[in-house]
This record gives sequence, structure tokens and C-alpha cells, in this order.
Amino acid sequence: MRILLVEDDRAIGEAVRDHIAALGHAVDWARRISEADESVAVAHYALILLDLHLPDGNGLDFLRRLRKRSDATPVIVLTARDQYSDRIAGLNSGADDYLVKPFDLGELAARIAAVARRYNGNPDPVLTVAGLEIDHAARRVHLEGQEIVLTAREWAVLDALLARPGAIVSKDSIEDALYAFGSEVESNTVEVYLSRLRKKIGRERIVTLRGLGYQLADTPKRRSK
Amino acid sequence: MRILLVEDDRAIGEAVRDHIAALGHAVDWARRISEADESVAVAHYALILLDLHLPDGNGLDFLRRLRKRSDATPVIVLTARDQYSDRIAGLNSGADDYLVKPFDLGELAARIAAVARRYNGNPDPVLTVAGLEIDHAARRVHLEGQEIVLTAREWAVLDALLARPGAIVSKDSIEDALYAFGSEVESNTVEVYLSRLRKKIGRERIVTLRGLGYQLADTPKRRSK
DNA sequence: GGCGCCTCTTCAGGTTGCTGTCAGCTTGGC
DNA sequence: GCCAAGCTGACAGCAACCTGAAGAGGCGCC
Repeated sequence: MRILLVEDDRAIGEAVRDHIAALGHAVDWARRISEADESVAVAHYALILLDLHLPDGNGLDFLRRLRKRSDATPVIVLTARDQYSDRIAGLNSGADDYLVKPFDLGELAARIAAVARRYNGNPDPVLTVAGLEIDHAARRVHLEGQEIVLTAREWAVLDALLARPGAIVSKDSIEDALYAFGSEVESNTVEVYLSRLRKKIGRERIVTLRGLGYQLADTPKRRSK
Repeated sequence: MRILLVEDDRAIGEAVRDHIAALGHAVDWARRISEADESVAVAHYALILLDLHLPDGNGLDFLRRLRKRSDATPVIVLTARDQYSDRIAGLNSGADDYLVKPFDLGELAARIAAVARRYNGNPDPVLTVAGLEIDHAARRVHLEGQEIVLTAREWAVLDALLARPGAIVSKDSIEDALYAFGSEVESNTVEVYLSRLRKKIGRERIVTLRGLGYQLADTPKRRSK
């Protein structure tokens, strides 16, 4: 089961992370709101443990964004002391439960077990697009049972296409995904990587829309040429 | 279940002893290193709770002696405040876990319960990856029947790779696992340990994914290009 | 205390294979 | 048929990575 821990305090984070890991779950640890946002954009979690007070913003905003996107991932808020204002605001914003620091790791384990009981699915959610099985969390792609090994850049391109499956992704936004900021690419790098990606995952799975962008084909069979 | 408590502080000792006893376990309470040595020579414990600062010596010495005799009894170190030097030294010496004083007795109970689960039931969950048998709890690794002895750092690297078997683990997170807190490593230490680990468990079992990280190969044979 | 052994860390030199670029080609729109 | 947009094979460069060696430090044994 995959769990996202959002917590800036190193000591608490380590303790919780280790404890959860010992229970056999995979833990991603975000130390900032921005990291948490990235994480939930990329992976599906069975549970989110959320500290409200983070250096770069309020955890409640993160929680509201999540719920606004109709993401129903269970969220347990970790709060310092028993602050009722926090508590009420948290529940209003869509939190499922509360743990007051310093909390009992045993209690945490119990709650996790409760979630696990509900969540008796596979270890990682696998997105299937056009016969491609994409394990986003583990960064693995399988095609007809065979694992496909992607390089960092190739993955970045696939990632960009995956951001909104079915949508048209412009060449510019793929370029942004490849080169964090301002690194001027002076050639047709994006096209090169699209080419390489296609070679690995199958040519027909990425559709070119001239002048618009690219699209992951989710219906590979029907493709009138 | 028989538990050895090594602690010189009277108040803490009594509180812990009573709490454990209330859970139905047998407790031996050693107030000095010498007493602890005698106790482990005489009895087998399911768990040892160890305070590092004792009047007649350092608890780390006791711990090292224990491990040197291949005694894999789980040891939880009880440390005053959150002293990272202690923590790192302790983990290097073979401690399984940490509790920072003043600790929550509920948390202690949870850890004891975890040990008890292992103790009464199956010995230890053994994870098999690519022909490697990894007994996570006992920190032992077997390859084709032969035990492989790993140093603390080598184990830490393997541990990091094991956190999510099959997943890609970034070099950064391996580094985090090696150096609990901020100790900047200025060289390629991670690579060096990966190299050592590979030499011990077989080169092909750890796959490098340039720019992404490393991966424990669970299918060492197939290597699709 | 002296000695040997082991582990950790750093460094340097060697290797690998990803990356970006280019050139020449194909494709689609008009 | 023409042109712009897109595709892809080839290749050099270089960052990322690997590993042997050696110094530093700790620990146990005598």
C-alpha cells in the first residue's frame, strides 16, 4: 500500500516513515506543500498523512485542492498539540481523521490497518493506456508482459503525455517537462525523444496532431488510417 | 515473552518494567552493563531495551558484543533526547530501532507487540528477491544457502533498495538512508557501496538506471533493451 | 599499549550509454 | 507540386557511473 507522508519535521518524519515502512507499506515523504502537490499529481495513494504547518504554505489548502479534484484519498491530519481550531478547520476541509502529536505509532498503525482493510487492492495502481501498463509510482512500464526500460528523458516525455490521458499535449509543454526552466534547446529534441519513445512503446500509441501537439492513443485498435 | 531492560534510571526503569509486566511479559531489569552481560549469558530474550548511558560503561559496547556473537535478538535503544550521534552510532553497532526519551509507553507497547508477532508466529518474514533470501528483521541475507555478511552501510543500501522492491530508488534516497541527517557526503560514497554490495550479492541483482536511480532486479534473466 | 583487522571514506582513472545536434528524409495541407 | 511540420538514424561529447587502491579511524586481541 502506498502512503504519502507530508511532514516537514525531520525527526517525526523519519520515525513515522520507518514505522510505516516496517509495516510493509511504501512511503513517499514530502517535506513541502509543493512536493506533496507533485506527488499526488504523479501517484495514487491509499492514504495521506498530512501535517498542517509547513514552511511553504498551509496544509489545509493542499487538502482542499485535493478534494476539489474529487480525489477521495483518505487523509489523516497530524497536528501539533490539540488545537481545536485546526481540528475543526481540517474536518471542514475534508480530512477523515486526526492524530495529535506526539501520537502513538501503534495507533497510527491501527488506522493504517483500517485503511488497508478497505484498500485490498494491488500494491500499486497501474494505469492501462492502449495496452501499456504504467506503474507511475515505480516508474515502470510494461507492454504485453515485457518490461520496457525508459531513460530519464523518455520517461519525462511519457509523463507529460500522461498528465491528462486523452488530452492533446502541446510540444511546448513537453519541452517544459523535459527542461525544468529556461535551458534553451535549440533543436528538435522533443521530436527526437518522441521518436525514441515511440520506438519503445509502439509507434501507433502516440498520435501526432500537426500544429497542435501529441496525444496518447487510448484506443489503439480503431485507427482509421 | 522474556524481555531484558537495561536502564540505570530508577524512575524510568520502574515505569517501563511495570508497563511491560502489565502486558503480560516477563521482565529482567539490569541496571549495569555487567548485569546485562550476565543476563544474556544466562537467558534468551525476545527483546532487549537498552539505555546507552550506564554507570559502568557504554551500552554500545554491550550491543557490539552481542552482535559479534551472532546474537540477533532485537535491540531497541533508549536514548535521552534526540541525539543523532547516538543514533548513528547505535545503528552502526546493530541496533534495530530507537526510542527517544521521554517516550510514549504506548509506542513501546506497539513495538513489543510487533516483536511478539514475529516471536510466536513465523520466525521472520523472509523476502526472496532474485534468489536472495532477505530476512529483514534479523538483518541477514542468504544467497543459495550461503549466508552473506553485510556491513552496516551495505545493509543500509540494501535496505533502501528493499523499501519498495521492484521500484526505482533514487541515489538521493539511498544517500538519505546512509546518512540519517545532513552529514554531507562529498564523494561518490553511494556508488562505492553499491559496488561493494554488488560484489557480494551478485552484480546483476542491482540494475542501474542512469539518471533515475537503482533497482533490485527481480527478474535477473530478462533484460529487454 | 601495540598490533592487526575491519570498515568507512575519498580519490583518480577508466567505462558506459544517455543526450543533444544535425542532416536528410517523410508526411500532410493546400 | 510546394512548403512547412514532423520523423529518425547517426554520432560525438560528456555527465553519470564504476571500481581499485589507499588513508583514517575504530575495535578487539594479545
